[in-house]
Amino acid sequence: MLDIPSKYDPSRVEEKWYQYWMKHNLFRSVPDDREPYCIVIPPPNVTGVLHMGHMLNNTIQDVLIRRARMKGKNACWVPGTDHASIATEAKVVQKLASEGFNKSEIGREKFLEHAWEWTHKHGGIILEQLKKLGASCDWERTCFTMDTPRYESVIKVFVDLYNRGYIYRGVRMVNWDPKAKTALSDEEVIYTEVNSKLYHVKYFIENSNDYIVVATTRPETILGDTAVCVHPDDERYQHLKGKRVVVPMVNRLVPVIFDEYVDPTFGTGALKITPAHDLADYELGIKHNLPVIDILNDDGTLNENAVFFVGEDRFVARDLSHKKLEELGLLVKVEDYTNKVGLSERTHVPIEPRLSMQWFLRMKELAQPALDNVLNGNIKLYPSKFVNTYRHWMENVKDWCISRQLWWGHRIPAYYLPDGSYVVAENEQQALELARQKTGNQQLTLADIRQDEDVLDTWFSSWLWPISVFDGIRQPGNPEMKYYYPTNDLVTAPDILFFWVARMIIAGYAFAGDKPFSNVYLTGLIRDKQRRKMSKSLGNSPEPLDLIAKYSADGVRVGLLLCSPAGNDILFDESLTEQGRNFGNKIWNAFRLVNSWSIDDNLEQPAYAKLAVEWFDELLNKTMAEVDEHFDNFRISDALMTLYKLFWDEFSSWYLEIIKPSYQQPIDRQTYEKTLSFFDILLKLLHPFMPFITEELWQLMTPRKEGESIMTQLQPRPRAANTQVIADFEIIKEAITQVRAIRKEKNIGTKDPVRIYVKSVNNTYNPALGVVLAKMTQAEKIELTQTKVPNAFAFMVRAAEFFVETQQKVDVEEERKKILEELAYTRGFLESVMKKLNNDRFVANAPTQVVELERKKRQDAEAKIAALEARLHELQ
RNA sequence: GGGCGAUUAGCUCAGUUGGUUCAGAGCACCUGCCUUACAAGCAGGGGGUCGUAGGUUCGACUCCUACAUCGCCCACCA
Repeated sequence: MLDIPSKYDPSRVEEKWYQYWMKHNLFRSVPDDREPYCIVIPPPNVTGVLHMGHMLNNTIQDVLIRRARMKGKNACWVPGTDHASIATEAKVVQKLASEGFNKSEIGREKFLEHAWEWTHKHGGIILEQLKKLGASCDWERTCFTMDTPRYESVIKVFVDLYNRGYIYRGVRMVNWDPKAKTALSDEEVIYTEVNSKLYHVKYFIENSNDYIVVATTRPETILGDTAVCVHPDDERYQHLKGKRVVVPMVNRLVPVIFDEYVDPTFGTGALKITPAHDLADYELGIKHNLPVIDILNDDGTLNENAVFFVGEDRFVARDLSHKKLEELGLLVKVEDYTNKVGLSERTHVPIEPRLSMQWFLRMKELAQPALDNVLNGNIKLYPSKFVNTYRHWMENVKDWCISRQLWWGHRIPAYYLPDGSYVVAENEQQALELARQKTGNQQLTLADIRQDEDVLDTWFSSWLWPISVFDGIRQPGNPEMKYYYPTNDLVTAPDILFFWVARMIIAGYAFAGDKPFSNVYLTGLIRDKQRRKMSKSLGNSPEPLDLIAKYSADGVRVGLLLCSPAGNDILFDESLTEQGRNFGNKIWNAFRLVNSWSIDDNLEQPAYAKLAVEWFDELLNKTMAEVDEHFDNFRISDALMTLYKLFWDEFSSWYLEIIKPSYQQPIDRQTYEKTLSFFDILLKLLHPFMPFITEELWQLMTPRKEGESIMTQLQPRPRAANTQVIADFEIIKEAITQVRAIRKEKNIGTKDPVRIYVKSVNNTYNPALGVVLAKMTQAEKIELTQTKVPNAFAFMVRAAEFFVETQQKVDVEEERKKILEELAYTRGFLESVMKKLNNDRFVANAPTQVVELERKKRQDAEAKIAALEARLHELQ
């Protein structure tokens, strides 16, 4: 017998076993003849730190991986990090700024050196943090989206898509982030309602004292106006056909144009047109052949084209315009107004629609198989409600702006020739060859070609992730690809469904000829109890490692999983992790109990223990099947809760209490070994959720060989359970509860003697189980009876009637009252059953087993009523 | 503005092709217990006319319609 403290101390245990698993290479996966099970991690930002979202996400992945491993599959969890170009670049810029440098001063090469240094310094911190959580990744496979194989894969794909005609370059209105000074994709823009002003401004008509009033939220862009537009049918403005108006402040003459785009009911029905700074205006400008006056620099300040406020920030210019218009007497009024403004996802500044030369990827055709294979169920989304969202997006997919005006990332492999044309190639040498072919000039040297300054959108590397981690782009059909691809499950948050999930599916079909994964499990977002998003500024996000230190990794894992049905937001509360920790302690103490018993080989197995073993064996099988079913449907919370109740309620509160020998008495070998084997199975079932404590106890249970681990043991497979055994036992449990309630209610101590008599109708009560009833109720005797039992407290479980005879006098009136209540209830029940059975349409239309069930209910109810009536009679 | 989803106990959620008096679970709550595995515990208990109003059906938490409230996604209304 081991000496074990009554409180579980996880701190040393967790560190110890993680080291052990690593030392014995137990997370390693290489192709073999087993069935593979593979998850590729959503790569966290290389310089990021672990937050609660990662914790949830990776706990779920680890549960799936560990379970698959214990189901005999070759489980492979591929870890890695993402270079996160804009986020990382922003951090490096910030760091340099704090040292007094700025990006453009030090130049591209030097900047990248700093960025790599930063990456090497901070990269991998987050992976170390994942280890604290217990993540069983195959760390030898760790990838980075900018390491050589991944870099070459990205470039190869770009060149390939270009050669196939999917990539083009063009001037477009893009979402411009003036802080990061880069274009953003539509998905990186978050529209937010803001309180702003609507300025009503006079535009005088040329050579006239008449004017037209235009409403705008951005008066500073007046400086770039090239027209005023009204609806062609608008009665108010018919006289303006062919007229010109004077742009305020700059006094430029611009035409009045007519277009149905304008909503005559909004504002004054007149719209100012600034083609350079609004997408709709830009399109109208093209349609009506308007000039484009770009008044903004790339950092959001005004340039010379603006004439006024040159060098001022756009928001300063807005105020200055306001004042100027007022001075000029051109401002009619200013209204409060709520509108939606697009903010950069990364820098949170308002984006600026901006004309610029960018690279685009044609999406429509590429997206088709990705749409089809989700709609036909070849790829499943959990929860399935996301299929609709996915379809909506994919059916309306727009071309993807893939260039970013950043330095940290994959530099676009386009090379410009002296004549301004360009070639696309995987490297400089190839580019030079192509350039020579194209120009026919063999004298061209590397100095004559210049690579595009921009880098690719981060997601342009992430979308290849499930393929590139197996090097399937550079070496299609390599053995690893053949074995692991398509992978099985992807676990991620729904906010990157389009950024990432959809694009991975597209890439899968485009570059690997198959889906990247079969199932997508979308977790919820973690919020606090008040449903607020977790954020640093609110200070409502707990530090994950602190939580682990306080509640153990197992506790945190359980806490997160207990409250996270798929797709629902998680309202995180520290008390959940407390519940997880308590569960660990419960398991610990159950082990302590079993460990404390001494075994007597001469002892025969008591009848109650034999019955309990038989019952729990069946229950275990039934529950294992339920857990499997939950997993098949990605109901991880339910799977855990099922095991939680199995361990806590059924195993600890019932099974152990039944077989438990009296204080300091030995236990028989048969029961002891059966109990240990149950414990062994329970630990294996719980291991995916609580890897550390289960390993610790499994190792304590019996001496193990060096290198042996619970994580590589097979979970037993469920067999069909004998449900009769379980049902019989449920009746005994219910009876025990009732007797305890009587003891409590009547203040009958556990030492006070009671005798129990049972009248069983329709074999409801299995008399063999009387020994269990006796042990758990401390009853002197249990006896079957057919006659009346005077002076006893009575209750019924189904059609079995139990009489508890004690030394206390029974209050006849009280008993009568109870019986009358139960009679009324049962009669009501019978009535509802009879209503159905007497209904010909019910008997004719309902399925036969439903009708049969009703007949059985009627039988039981009638038996019960008869018993109650008899009892009532006896009391008189 | 368009689309999707939700509304069940104080809280977070289950409720599986309409059929056990089926209204459930966990937590929280109430009562009694430091009973020699565990007070991070044990035993017992209370709690909801399933958002509202109609409809279909022998039968509705479950299907249909409208309304209310909330959430998410998409969209160039200045």
